[in-house]
Amino acid sequence: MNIRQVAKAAGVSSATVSRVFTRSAPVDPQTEHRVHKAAKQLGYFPNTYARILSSGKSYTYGLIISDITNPFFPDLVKLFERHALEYDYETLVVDTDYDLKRMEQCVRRLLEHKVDGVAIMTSEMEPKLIQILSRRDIPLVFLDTGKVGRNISNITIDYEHGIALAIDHLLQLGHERIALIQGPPTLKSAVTRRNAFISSLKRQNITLRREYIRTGNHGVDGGQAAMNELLDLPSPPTAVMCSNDLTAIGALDAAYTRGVQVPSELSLIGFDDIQLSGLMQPPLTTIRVSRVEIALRAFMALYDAIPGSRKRTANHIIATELIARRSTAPPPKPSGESQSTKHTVGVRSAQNKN
Amino acid sequence: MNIRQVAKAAGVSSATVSRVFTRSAPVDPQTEHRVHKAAKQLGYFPNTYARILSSGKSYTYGLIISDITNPFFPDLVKLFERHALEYDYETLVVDTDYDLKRMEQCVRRLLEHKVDGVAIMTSEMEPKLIQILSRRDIPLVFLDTGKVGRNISNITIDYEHGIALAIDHLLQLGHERIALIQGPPTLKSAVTRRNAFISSLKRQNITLRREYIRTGNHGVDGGQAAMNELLDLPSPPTAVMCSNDLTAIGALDAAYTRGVQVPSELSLIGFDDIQLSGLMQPPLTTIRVSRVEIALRAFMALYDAIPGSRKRTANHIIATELIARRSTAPPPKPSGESQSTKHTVGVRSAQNKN
DNA sequence: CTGTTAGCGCTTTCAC
DNA sequence: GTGAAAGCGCTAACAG
Repeated sequence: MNIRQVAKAAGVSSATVSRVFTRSAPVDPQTEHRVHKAAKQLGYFPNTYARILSSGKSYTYGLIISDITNPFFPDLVKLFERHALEYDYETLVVDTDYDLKRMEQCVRRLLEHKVDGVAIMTSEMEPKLIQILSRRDIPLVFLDTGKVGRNISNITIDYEHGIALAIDHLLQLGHERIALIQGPPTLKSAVTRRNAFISSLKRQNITLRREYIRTGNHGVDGGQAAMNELLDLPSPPTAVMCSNDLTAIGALDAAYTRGVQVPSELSLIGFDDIQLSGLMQPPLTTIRVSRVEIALRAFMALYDAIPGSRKRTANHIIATELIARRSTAPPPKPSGESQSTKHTVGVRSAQNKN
Repeated sequence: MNIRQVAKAAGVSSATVSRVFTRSAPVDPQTEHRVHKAAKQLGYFPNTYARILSSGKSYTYGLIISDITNPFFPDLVKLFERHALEYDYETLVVDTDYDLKRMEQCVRRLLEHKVDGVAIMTSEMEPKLIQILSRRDIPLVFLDTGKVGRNISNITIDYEHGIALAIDHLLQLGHERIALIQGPPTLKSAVTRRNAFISSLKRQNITLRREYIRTGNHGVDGGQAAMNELLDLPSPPTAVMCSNDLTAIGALDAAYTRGVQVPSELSLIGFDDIQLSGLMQPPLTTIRVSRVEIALRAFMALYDAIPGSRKRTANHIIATELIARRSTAPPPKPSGESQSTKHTVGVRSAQNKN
């Protein structure tokens, strides 16, 4: 079943059939109708590959993520694909597995598929590969790691604001011994969060102890390990800000395992607001970064881009918001011993449903 | 950059270059080397679409899932893709969103992409669509919902065994008041589990009360609702078997919300062993069905299939195993009074590490 | 082992 | 508004 058979059946040329299906040129309503009828009758639909081959446009976007198994991504993928489908684009999703070597293969695959644009949603990144893409005038959009330029848009998450929100929340609850489990120092986004944490504390005149900054890996195991280190401290923190939710989940697990009650003895706050977080016991207080927004911006950045141009290239800022659930509460009352605390905040406002 | 330029640069014909890249026919090592050199120098790689168009094979498999956002699937997708990539196949993943109407569009998309085979991993299914696929001699493999036949393989999960394992576990702990939160009665796999539950109990001479069977939706909310119904019963169960892990997570949440301690007052057991389950508090006891195995069998079923033939078509059985974690424990000691008081159990034995 | 050649099914000038 | 015809880049006989 091909375009010519339809053409014959409708008594027109294949060019006309093509025009009908691609809407690339006006066609007489009469003939259009005949074509549609013939097509339906024959059960015809265009061959994607032939179409791509001859048009030179693949109508597909590459979507590079770290790992579909990381709960941050499925949402994003699904949302992105939804937009793409709406505009008749396909999405080719590739996992880097957090590995820059594999990223190279990914880019290669995308190139083979002649993608019309690439959204790079990983937190790690390889400048060399960007060049490869960029040199071919393929529109690019980064999550957080790119610089706006020719063909390149970027989506910036307002980490600073998010972290400030979190710290304020903790401060209002009365915490002073606040620790951080940071992400891998190799990730720009993790460093940004770390810096925001430090400056937030400074701004509020809270002294930050060196030993209160630990390093995780943005995974559950890293959170567990770091939390254990924190709990081993002679004077452990009463609240811990985690670089992402997975880290917080690991921290929660470590606390639980050691019999430390969250939130009555220890407050925990995450970042991202993955679905899972709301299901933990207790549900995690976290900073939400809207995947809905990211997906939309990312798609639109590609769709609006004009290949080989600096026009229509932009930096988009994604807001962050505090989702107060039940993993945060006022710090435990001082037990009379040395570590005296000042604030006494009785109301566990964050425990209210919201 | 195309095959001809490489051919020219290497001083051979395009057919030879093609042979080198597809390994479709032996080529003199000398010339092969020259071709590779030329290709590398020119930065050449084959155009997927041209290749597909002329060969008539797309080297892509369709993978139909319900929802990438359901934690059961990302694993499966990733594993399947890994195998596919290894054999130089692409995977086109499509979500039905549990909707048979959308499934039709999915199949259409797969058809447009001329997939060489389709793995249907959804629990719902639409016979009409199967026909469409099957009539075109596209090899198919189902998870649990198919009948082996021409072009059709099936993967059967040994639910009976899994459920029996779960029930035995509960029985050994001393439970007698065992309830079930079943999945949607429209899903074959849910019904199978329900039946297995009933017959397991019968085999062990445990009386099953009618009100102990509740219906969820294989999602968290359904689990919550059903658990609440169960807890409202005058004589609530001491253990609940859930049709899948998401249901169990909902049940856990409901229990927690109402102050019912798991596992000291209530044992919960899930099904699937999604990653999340190990991270809950307490970590969920569950029946694991190996996604690793499913992905491998599914891919191989397609890869080994001979289009248009009944040969190499098979039913594969996937074993299930009990993963005993900490959401199950002996039932609370009867407190002497009939129904009136809630059980008072001091020791949270299951909280010990194991 | 290698070259020649005819398409794969569609889009896209370029005429009319 | 429509048709003719030239490819898009590759594969697959078929010769040699």
